[in-house]
Amino acid sequence: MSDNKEHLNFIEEIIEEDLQEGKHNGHIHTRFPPEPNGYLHIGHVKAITINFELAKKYGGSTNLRFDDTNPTTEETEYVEGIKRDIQWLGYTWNGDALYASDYFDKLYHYAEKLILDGHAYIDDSTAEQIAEMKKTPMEAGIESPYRNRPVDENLDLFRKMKAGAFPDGTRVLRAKVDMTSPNMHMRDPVIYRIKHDHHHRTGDQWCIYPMYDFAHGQSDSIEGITHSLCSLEFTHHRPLYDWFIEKLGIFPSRQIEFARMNVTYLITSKRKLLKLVEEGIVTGWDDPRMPTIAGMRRRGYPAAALREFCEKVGVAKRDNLIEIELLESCVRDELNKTSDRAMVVMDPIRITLRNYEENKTEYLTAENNPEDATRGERTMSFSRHLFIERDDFMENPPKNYFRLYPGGNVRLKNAYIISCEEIIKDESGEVTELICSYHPDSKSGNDTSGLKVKGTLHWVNAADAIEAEIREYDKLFTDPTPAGHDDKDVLDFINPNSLVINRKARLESSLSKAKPGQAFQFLRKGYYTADDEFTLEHPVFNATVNLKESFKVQK
RNA sequence: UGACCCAUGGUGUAACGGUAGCACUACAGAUUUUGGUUCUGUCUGUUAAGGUUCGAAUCCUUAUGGGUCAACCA
Repeated sequence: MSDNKEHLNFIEEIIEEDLQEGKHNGHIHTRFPPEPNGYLHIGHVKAITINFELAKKYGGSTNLRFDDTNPTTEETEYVEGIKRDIQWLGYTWNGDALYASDYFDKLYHYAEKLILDGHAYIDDSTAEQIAEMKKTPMEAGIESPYRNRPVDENLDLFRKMKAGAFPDGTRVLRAKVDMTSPNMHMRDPVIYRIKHDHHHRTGDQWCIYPMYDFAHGQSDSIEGITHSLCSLEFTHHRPLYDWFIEKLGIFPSRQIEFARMNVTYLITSKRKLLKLVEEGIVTGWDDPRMPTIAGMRRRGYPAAALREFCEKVGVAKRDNLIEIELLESCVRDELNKTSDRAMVVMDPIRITLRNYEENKTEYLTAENNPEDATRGERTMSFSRHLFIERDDFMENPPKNYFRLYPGGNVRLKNAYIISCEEIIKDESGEVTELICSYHPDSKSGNDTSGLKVKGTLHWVNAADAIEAEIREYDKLFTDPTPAGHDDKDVLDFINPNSLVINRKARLESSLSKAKPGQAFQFLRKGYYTADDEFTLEHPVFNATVNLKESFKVQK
C-alpha cells in the first residue's frame, strides 16, 4: 500500500516521539554492554546492530561498555575478542571502550547516598535466609530483621565492608524498596556483595562489588545513555532501574526491552556453547559450526550478510524463531555479489578427450563474477585429460537429466562441448573414466558448431589441478530447537555428520593463490571460504553455504 | 496460584479506525554457457467470543495460548 512510507519499529517510534518532544535536546546515545565472560554470538549481533544502527540513523553514537562487575567470571581475554568481533561487524564505538569498573568509586558513593537517605541497609543474613525471606512471586516476602538498622550503623558497616573487615558472603548491602511487591526484583534487592577476588582491571583495589542492578542503570546514566536497549527478560528490572535513577537524582536513561532472536538449529546459551567446546564436539569458539561471531566469520559469513539478516529480522516484542534459511539467504545474496567464481570438482571422474592432442594445452578465459564485470577474468588451462563431477554423469539418466550420459552432449563451462562415447569401470563396477570427444568448433565465445546442449558442467584440467582439504559443514544439530526440550540435552541432538572432510577434490590451479578468509563460489556447488589455516602447502576451504538447488540427483 | 509482557500466512515483520502488504520458505513458469543469479506467477494469515463504531488486525472486556520473574550472575 504505502510502499514509499518507511516502516518504523517500536523503538524507532519511541525515539521519534522523544525527538519531537525535544527530549535530551534531540540527542540519541545508545550502548552495547557485554559482560566479558564469553564470546559474542548471533544473538549479540542483533543487539549490536540495533544499538549501532539506531544511533547512526538518528545522528547519535554508541558506547561500548563492558559490564565487568563480577570479578570471578570475567577476563581480559574476552574483552579483546569482543572488541575484535564488533569491529569486524563494521561498527565503531564512541571513543574508547568503557567499563562499569571505571565507575566503582562513583557507584560506591551512590551507595553511601542511598544509605544516608535511608534507602539501603546492611543485611547480615545468609544468602539462604535472604532467599527464604523473599518468598515466591505468589506470596509477599517478609522483612529482614536488619531492615531498620540505624543509618549510622549501616554506614559504618558498609565502610567496614569496603575496608575488608568481613569475609565473603557475611553481609550485603540491600536497597530498601518493598518486600511485598509482586515484582521479585523490588523485594529489597542485594546491591553490593563482598568478594575478595582479583578484578581484571581494578586488581585487588576492591573487595565489594556492585550487582548488575546497581551498576548497569547507573552506568547508563553516567554516560548519558538516552535509550538503553535490552532484551525482554530485563523487563522486570525496569522498575528498579527507574527507582535508582529517581532516588539518586541522576540522568534519566530509559530502558526499552525487545525480544531476543532465536534461530532454528542454533543455540545462544553461553553455558551450552561452552559445553560444546569443552566436550570437544567442536574445535573451539571459532569452529565454523558455532553461532559465534568468530565461528561465523571463519565459516565465511560476511559481516554485511549478518547486518542484513538483522535488518530483515526486525525488532519487536513477541517471541520469535527465525528460520535459518533466512540467514543463509542473506549470506548467499552477499556472496553472490562479492565472491569470485572458481571451478572445483568435489568427487572426480577422469575424462579423456580422444580427439584432443596429447601434449596440447589451451588457455581459456573465464569471468570471475558474472554479477560484477569489474572483477575481471582469469585464465584456465585445458587439455586432453580433465576431471568432472561424479554427479554430473549417469549411465542411465532420468528424462530431465541435463548432464552427461552415454551418447549425450554437454558443454564444459568456458570451454568446449563434449560427447560421451565410452565408459570405463573398475572391477567393482564403479565408473573410473569416460572416453569422450570434443567439438573443436564449439569453443566458448566462438561457437559455430550449431550444437544445442541442456547442461553446462564445471571441470578442471587434470594436468595442473591442485588438491586441498575441503571441510563440508552441515547443521550442528538434528533438531530445529535443540535447547527447547525440557527432557533432553542439546548434546542429544548432535548431528554426527556436521563435518565431513573431503580430500579427493580437485581444484583449478588459480585457487592456490587464495588468501585466508577469501570467499569463492565454487561453480554449481556453493560458497567456500579459505580457512584461517589455509597455506599454499596445505590449502583448506570451509563450506560456507551451498547454492540453491532446484534439481537433486537421485541416488 | 501472583505480577508483567506478547498474540497477523510455514517463518519473520508491516498496516497507527478505512482495500491485510513486504521478505524468507515452498511450488510453478520465463531467461540463463552455473539446474546459481534475474524476472513472473501461485499457495497459505488477523487465536476465540462478545462489545464500541457507518466501518475493527487496530479501541474495550473476557477467554485461550505462549513467554518472563523467586542468583550475594549479567
